[in-house]
Amino acid sequence: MSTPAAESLSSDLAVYAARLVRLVRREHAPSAATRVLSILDETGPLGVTALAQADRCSQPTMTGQVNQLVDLGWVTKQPNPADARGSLVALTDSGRTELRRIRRLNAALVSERLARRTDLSPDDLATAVSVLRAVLEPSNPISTASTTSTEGSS
Amino acid sequence: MSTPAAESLSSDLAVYAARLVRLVRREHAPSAATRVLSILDETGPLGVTALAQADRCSQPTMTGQVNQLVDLGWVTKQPNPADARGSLVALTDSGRTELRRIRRLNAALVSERLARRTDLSPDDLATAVSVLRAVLEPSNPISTASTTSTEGSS
DNA sequence: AAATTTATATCGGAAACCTATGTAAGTCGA
DNA sequence: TCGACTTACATAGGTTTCCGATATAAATTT
Repeated sequence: MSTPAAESLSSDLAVYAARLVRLVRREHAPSAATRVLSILDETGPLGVTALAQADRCSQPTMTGQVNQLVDLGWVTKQPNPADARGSLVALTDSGRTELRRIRRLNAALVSERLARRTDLSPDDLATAVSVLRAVLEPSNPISTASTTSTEGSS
Repeated sequence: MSTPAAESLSSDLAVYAARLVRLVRREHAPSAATRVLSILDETGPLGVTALAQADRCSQPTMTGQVNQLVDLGWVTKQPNPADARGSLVALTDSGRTELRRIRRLNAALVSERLARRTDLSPDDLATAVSVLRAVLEPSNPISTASTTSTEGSS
């Protein structure tokens, strides 16, 4: 009824997201590091594997990313006191500063371009973010989710 | 009060877009080829440099992408009859089929996840797409328009 | 305590980019 | 018409970002 082109729209969301990522990357920030920093900012310290799942990349990839970020001084990697196998990756002040810098640039880029469109309100931006967030919601299978039954507790 | 967190939202748009791209890539489609195919589908045949600008990548990168797509049989590259320096890259039927396949997968992924959210309507999805499209609008500087070359003599 | 699972690291390699630079074809001014 | 740009594209060489396969060590299970 009101949504004859719903499938087309669903696909467009992914296509345009890809173009936005290229725009941002080219403009000011490599996306891989930013994704990791923002995940840590949202969730607090995580192990490497949990980070990889949150970013939907492989564990070796995340190991490499974390090492880079450690070298840059944006995160620390400490042994997890509760589990000697694991580590805990946490943002440093410097990392938080960097994340703030990227966010400012992101915001400038997006808001500047949106401002030229009088037909789109700030509420529409909020809606767009909600939609993206919904699609990414962790309640959806983060791929490789083998823990089917265990849920809810702790 | 209408937009206290506007800056935050603007930045989130980019961050979540990056995560969506990773989700899609991991799920079913490498994004680089998809971007090129969808640009050609929207604009019709283009030269390599024009394609690079539309995709906001460097010209050598696009040369490589196009070569790959030619090998896959998804596009053709023919000499431009109007300009012997240039070529014209065009979708093949096979390329259109592939694009349709990817779009179906994109759509399934997005709509399936959105469907679980009763608080988000199809209209909201349309709004999200509009916002992304607005940010990407070509009326905005497509970067690399660098031929200002104000350097040079006198 | 052996077998299994879990958390990371390492290795080797592929994909997707980039900058710098070369070449050939158009354009333009004197 | 001839040089001087400019434009379109290719190639070379390198970086970033990612992957699967595999090793190791700690926790867990049987």
